[in-house]
Amino acid sequence: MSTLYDMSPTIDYDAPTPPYQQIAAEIIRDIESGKLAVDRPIPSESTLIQRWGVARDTARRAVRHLRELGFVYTVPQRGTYVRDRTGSETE
Amino acid sequence: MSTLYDMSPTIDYDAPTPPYQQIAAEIIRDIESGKLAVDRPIPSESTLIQRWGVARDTARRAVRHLRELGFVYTVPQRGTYVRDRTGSETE
DNA sequence: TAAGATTTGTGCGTATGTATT
DNA sequence: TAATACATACGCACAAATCTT
Repeated sequence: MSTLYDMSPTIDYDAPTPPYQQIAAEIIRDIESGKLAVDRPIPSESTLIQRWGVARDTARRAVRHLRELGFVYTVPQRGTYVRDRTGSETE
Repeated sequence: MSTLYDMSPTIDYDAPTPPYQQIAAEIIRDIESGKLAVDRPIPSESTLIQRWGVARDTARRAVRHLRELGFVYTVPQRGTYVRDRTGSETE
Protein backbone atom coordinates (compact mmCIF):
# COMPACT_ATOMS: atom_id res chain seq x y z
CA MET A 1 0.00 0.00 0.00
CA SER A 2 0.88 3.64 -0.41
CA THR A 3 3.33 3.31 -3.25
CA LEU A 4 1.52 4.80 -6.21
CA TYR A 5 0.94 8.28 -4.95
CA ASP A 6 3.56 8.85 -2.34
CA MET A 7 4.98 11.47 -4.67
CA SER A 8 1.71 13.33 -4.90
CA PRO A 9 2.18 17.06 -4.77
CA THR A 10 0.95 19.21 -1.97
CA ILE A 11 -0.92 22.46 -1.78
CA ASP A 12 1.11 25.44 -0.68
CA TYR A 13 -1.35 27.66 1.10
CA ASP A 14 1.24 30.38 1.41
CA ALA A 15 1.85 30.53 -2.32
CA PRO A 16 0.64 33.52 -4.31
CA THR A 17 -1.55 31.33 -6.50
CA PRO A 18 -4.72 29.74 -5.06
CA PRO A 19 -4.95 25.97 -4.59
CA TYR A 20 -7.12 25.41 -7.62
CA GLN A 21 -4.47 26.98 -9.83
CA GLN A 22 -1.74 24.87 -8.27
CA ILE A 23 -3.72 21.74 -9.05
CA ALA A 24 -4.40 22.93 -12.59
CA ALA A 25 -0.74 23.72 -13.09
CA GLU A 26 0.23 20.23 -12.05
CA ILE A 27 -2.21 18.72 -14.54
CA ILE A 28 -0.93 20.99 -17.27
CA ARG A 29 2.55 19.70 -16.55
CA ASP A 30 1.26 16.15 -16.93
CA ILE A 31 -0.39 17.05 -20.21
CA GLU A 32 2.64 18.76 -21.64
CA SER A 33 4.96 16.00 -20.49
CA GLY A 34 2.76 13.45 -22.20
CA LYS A 35 1.76 11.67 -19.01
CA LEU A 36 -1.80 12.59 -19.90
CA ALA A 37 -2.44 11.93 -23.58
CA VAL A 38 -4.96 13.52 -25.89
CA ASP A 39 -8.48 12.19 -25.46
CA ARG A 40 -7.49 10.42 -22.29
CA PRO A 41 -9.29 11.34 -19.05
CA ILE A 42 -7.65 13.55 -16.50
CA PRO A 43 -7.99 12.53 -12.82
CA SER A 44 -11.59 12.57 -11.64
CA GLU A 45 -12.93 15.06 -9.16
CA SER A 46 -12.90 12.55 -6.35
CA THR A 47 -9.38 11.55 -7.24
CA LEU A 48 -8.24 15.15 -7.08
CA ILE A 49 -10.06 15.57 -3.80
CA GLN A 50 -8.26 12.62 -2.28
CA ARG A 51 -4.86 13.23 -3.82
CA TRP A 52 -4.70 16.87 -2.88
CA GLY A 53 -6.82 16.84 0.21
CA VAL A 54 -9.09 19.62 -1.00
CA ALA A 55 -12.83 20.13 -1.12
CA ARG A 56 -14.89 19.29 -4.15
CA ASP A 57 -15.36 22.94 -4.85
CA THR A 58 -11.63 23.41 -5.21
CA ALA A 59 -11.21 20.35 -7.43
CA ARG A 60 -14.00 21.57 -9.67
CA ARG A 61 -12.45 25.00 -9.89
CA ALA A 62 -9.22 23.44 -11.08
CA VAL A 63 -10.99 21.52 -13.83
CA ARG A 64 -12.99 24.54 -14.85
CA HIS A 65 -9.78 26.52 -15.04
CA LEU A 66 -8.22 23.92 -17.34
CA ARG A 67 -11.30 24.04 -19.53
CA GLU A 68 -11.14 27.82 -19.76
CA LEU A 69 -7.50 27.59 -20.70
CA GLY A 70 -8.36 25.14 -23.45
CA PHE A 71 -6.40 22.21 -22.08
CA VAL A 72 -9.35 19.91 -21.59
CA TYR A 73 -12.93 19.30 -22.62
CA THR A 74 -15.68 17.83 -20.49
CA VAL A 75 -18.29 15.30 -21.55
CA PRO A 76 -21.29 15.54 -19.21
CA GLN A 77 -21.73 12.51 -17.00
CA ARG A 78 -18.61 10.94 -18.47
CA GLY A 79 -15.49 12.79 -17.60
CA THR A 80 -12.96 15.42 -18.57
CA TYR A 81 -10.42 14.68 -21.25
CA VAL A 82 -7.22 16.13 -22.60
CA ARG A 83 -7.91 18.32 -25.59
CA ASP A 84 -5.97 18.17 -28.80
CA ARG A 85 -4.20 21.51 -29.02
CA THR A 86 -2.28 21.02 -32.24
CA GLY A 87 -3.31 23.18 -35.16
CA SER A 88 -6.04 25.77 -34.76
CA GLU A 89 -7.05 27.01 -31.36
CA THR A 90 -10.68 27.63 -32.25
CA GLU A 91 -12.15 24.22 -31.61
CA MET B 1 -48.08 -1.14 2.38
CA SER B 2 -47.04 1.41 4.93
CA THR B 3 -47.23 -0.74 8.00
CA LEU B 4 -43.71 -1.92 8.53
CA TYR B 5 -41.95 1.39 8.62
CA ASP B 6 -44.52 3.88 9.78
CA MET B 7 -42.37 4.25 12.85
CA SER B 8 -39.33 5.09 10.80
CA PRO B 9 -37.36 7.99 12.21
CA THR B 10 -37.22 11.36 10.60
CA ILE B 11 -34.48 13.77 9.78
CA ASP B 12 -34.25 16.80 12.01
CA TYR B 13 -32.84 19.50 9.80
CA ASP B 14 -32.55 21.84 12.76
CA ALA B 15 -30.37 19.45 14.73
CA PRO B 16 -26.70 20.22 15.25
CA THR B 17 -25.69 17.00 13.51
CA PRO B 18 -26.11 16.70 9.74
CA PRO B 19 -28.67 14.29 8.25
CA TYR B 20 -26.10 11.69 7.24
CA GLN B 21 -24.95 11.40 10.84
CA GLN B 22 -28.49 11.02 12.08
CA ILE B 23 -29.03 8.15 9.68
CA ALA B 24 -25.76 6.55 10.71
CA ALA B 25 -26.65 6.93 14.39
CA GLU B 26 -29.92 5.10 13.84
CA ILE B 27 -28.15 2.23 12.12
CA ILE B 28 -25.61 2.07 14.89
CA ARG B 29 -28.45 1.73 17.37
CA ASP B 30 -29.84 -1.15 15.33
CA ILE B 31 -26.45 -2.81 15.29
CA GLU B 32 -25.88 -2.44 19.00
CA SER B 33 -29.39 -3.60 19.83
CA GLY B 34 -28.88 -6.69 17.73
CA LYS B 35 -31.54 -5.85 15.18
CA LEU B 36 -28.76 -5.91 12.63
CA ALA B 37 -26.53 -8.95 13.18
CA VAL B 38 -22.93 -9.45 12.22
CA ASP B 39 -22.44 -10.22 8.54
CA ARG B 40 -26.03 -9.33 7.83
CA PRO B 41 -26.67 -6.51 5.33
CA ILE B 42 -27.70 -3.09 6.48
CA PRO B 43 -30.40 -1.34 4.44
CA SER B 44 -29.33 -0.62 0.88
CA GLU B 45 -28.76 2.87 -0.39
CA SER B 46 -32.11 2.95 -2.17
CA THR B 47 -33.84 1.73 0.98
CA LEU B 48 -32.26 4.48 3.02
CA ILE B 49 -33.25 6.99 0.37
CA GLN B 50 -36.87 5.91 0.55
CA ARG B 51 -37.07 5.43 4.29
CA TRP B 52 -35.49 8.75 5.19
CA GLY B 53 -36.48 10.75 2.19
CA VAL B 54 -32.95 11.88 1.42
CA ALA B 55 -30.77 12.04 -1.65
CA ARG B 56 -28.42 9.28 -2.59
CA ASP B 57 -25.49 11.48 -1.68
CA THR B 58 -26.75 11.68 1.87
CA ALA B 59 -27.40 7.94 2.10
CA ARG B 60 -23.94 7.20 0.81
CA ARG B 61 -22.41 9.62 3.28
CA ALA B 62 -24.15 7.78 6.09
CA VAL B 63 -22.79 4.44 4.93
CA ARG B 64 -19.33 5.86 4.41
CA HIS B 65 -19.48 7.28 7.90
CA LEU B 66 -20.38 3.86 9.32
CA ARG B 67 -17.49 2.34 7.39
CA GLU B 68 -15.06 4.91 8.72
CA LEU B 69 -16.29 4.22 12.24
CA GLY B 70 -15.68 0.52 11.70
CA PHE B 71 -19.26 -0.60 12.06
CA VAL B 72 -19.70 -2.01 8.58
CA TYR B 73 -17.87 -3.25 5.51
CA THR B 74 -18.96 -2.92 1.92
CA VAL B 75 -18.78 -5.50 -0.82
CA PRO B 76 -19.01 -3.83 -4.25
CA GLN B 77 -22.14 -4.71 -6.18
CA ARG B 78 -23.34 -6.74 -3.21
CA GLY B 79 -24.10 -4.60 -0.28
CA THR B 80 -22.86 -3.32 3.05
CA TYR B 81 -22.70 -5.63 6.04
CA VAL B 82 -22.37 -5.39 9.79
CA ARG B 83 -18.79 -5.85 10.83
CA ASP B 84 -17.70 -8.08 13.65
CA ARG B 85 -16.29 -5.76 16.26
CA THR B 86 -15.42 -8.26 18.93
CA GLY B 87 -11.75 -8.67 19.69
CA SER B 88 -9.13 -6.52 17.97
CA GLU B 89 -10.03 -3.29 16.30
CA THR B 90 -7.28 -3.40 13.72
CA GLU B 91 -8.81 -5.09 10.68
C1' DT C 1 -28.85 -18.66 -22.29
C1' DA C 2 -30.86 -14.29 -21.71
C1' DA C 3 -33.34 -10.64 -19.76
C1' DG C 4 -34.38 -7.83 -15.86
C1' DA C 5 -33.85 -6.06 -11.20
C1' DT C 6 -30.80 -4.79 -7.56
C1' DT C 7 -26.78 -2.61 -5.59
C1' DT C 8 -22.64 -0.21 -5.34
C1' DG C 9 -19.15 2.73 -8.04
C1' DT C 10 -18.38 6.74 -10.52
C1' DG C 11 -18.93 11.29 -12.71
C1' DC C 12 -21.06 15.54 -13.27
C1' DG C 13 -24.31 19.78 -12.39
C1' DT C 14 -26.14 22.60 -8.92
C1' DA C 15 -27.29 24.89 -4.51
C1' DT C 16 -26.87 26.56 0.38
C1' DG C 17 -24.33 27.86 4.52
C1' DT C 18 -20.14 29.04 6.86
C1' DA C 19 -15.48 30.82 7.35
C1' DT C 20 -11.37 33.29 5.92
C1' DT C 21 -8.82 36.69 3.50
C1' DT D 1 -17.92 43.24 -1.10
C1' DA D 2 -15.73 39.71 -3.54
C1' DA D 3 -12.93 35.64 -4.05
C1' DT D 4 -11.64 31.49 -2.25
C1' DA D 5 -12.32 27.26 0.33
C1' DC D 6 -14.77 23.71 2.92
C1' DA D 7 -19.00 20.85 4.29
C1' DT D 8 -23.25 19.39 3.19
C1' DA D 9 -27.21 18.18 0.31
C1' DC D 10 -30.23 17.31 -3.88
C1' DG D 11 -30.56 15.73 -8.74
C1' DC D 12 -29.36 12.94 -13.02
C1' DA D 13 -26.98 9.39 -15.77
C1' DC D 14 -24.19 5.45 -16.85
C1' DA D 15 -21.14 1.39 -15.67
C1' DA D 16 -20.21 -3.07 -13.59
C1' DA D 17 -21.17 -6.97 -10.80
C1' DT D 18 -24.54 -9.76 -8.83
C1' DC D 19 -28.86 -12.04 -8.29
C1' DT D 20 -33.33 -13.51 -9.91
C1' DT D 21 -36.52 -15.09 -13.21
